[in-house]
Amino acid sequence: MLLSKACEHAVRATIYIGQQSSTEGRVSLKEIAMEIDAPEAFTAKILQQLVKKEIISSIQGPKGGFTMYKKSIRQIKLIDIIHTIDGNAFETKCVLGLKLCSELSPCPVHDQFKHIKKDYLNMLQKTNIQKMILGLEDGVSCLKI
Amino acid sequence: MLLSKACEHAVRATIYIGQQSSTEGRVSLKEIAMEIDAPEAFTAKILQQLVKKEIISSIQGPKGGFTMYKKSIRQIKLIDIIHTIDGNAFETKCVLGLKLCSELSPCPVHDQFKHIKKDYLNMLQKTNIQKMILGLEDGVSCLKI
DNA sequence: AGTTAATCGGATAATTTTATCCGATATCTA
DNA sequence: TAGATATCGGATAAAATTATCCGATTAACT
Repeated sequence: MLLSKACEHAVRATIYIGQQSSTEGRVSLKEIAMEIDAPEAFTAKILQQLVKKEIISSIQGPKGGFTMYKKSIRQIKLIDIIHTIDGNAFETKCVLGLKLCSELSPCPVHDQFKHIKKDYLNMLQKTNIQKMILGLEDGVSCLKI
Repeated sequence: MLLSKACEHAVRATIYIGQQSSTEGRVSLKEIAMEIDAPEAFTAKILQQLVKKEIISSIQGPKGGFTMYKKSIRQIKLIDIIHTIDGNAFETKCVLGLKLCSELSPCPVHDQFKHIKKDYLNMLQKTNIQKMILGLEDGVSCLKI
């Protein structure tokens, strides 16, 4: 699988928070978990990591919740969420698990995966939250089902 | 990560068995595990699955071991190993974990991942064992370090 | 036929990932 | 200032993945 389950939740949550921040205001953990159909407590842990990395921001107390700055909605990319939750193993680790794998000392599938990984990474680095929100606003895409 | 650890072992093992089959004869579990630097008992379990799917073949008893038919070395593709060990989740499951995700009802990153996944799948379907052996023979690539 | 050396296959253990629980902390409202 | 309601953060539990163990089975060799 490309993303861990935690990272799937993280991306869906960030998209939801981003969308709600641009129309409504802050949203509560309960609402987020409900709207992205993810377990509440697990989602809480994931959101904490995103807050620490300043991808989203949180407000404590009653009427608290999570929100996302307009600037972040433009600037935060898919790769930032993935780095926060899953780390950078995709970019650094050999596909076949070899300790040493590089252009000079490649694994047997290095060349085949090179282009795929480059295109994938490129897409992750270009896709911002704003872009992912677009389909939601139109009612074309969905976060729940 | 793209492949599970079990699948990484499976691909490395299959490449090694394929290479040895085309030069030497059959190889033992012990030798395979050593040469691909994977735990022996875990490798055994993985090889069993590959045997059941007829990707490799096994001979019991003393002087037994694992081997691969010349025909298989040409015909078996990366995708076959992945299907055996990791299943077809990559092709069927939504990147964001949505139960329903298709052209008509896409998730917010469906379009972005569409091309990546298509290219990736295409490569997996084209890359056969023979191709992956090539670099090994030349001493360019390696399975161990 | 008996011994030895190999894989097979089912049970079990260790580790990682996913998920939950609950007291501590912050902050809004009355 | 007291009470209610939200996130924070550390501990714990459940599930999945990774890994091991060991007796059963198979087959070569003496």
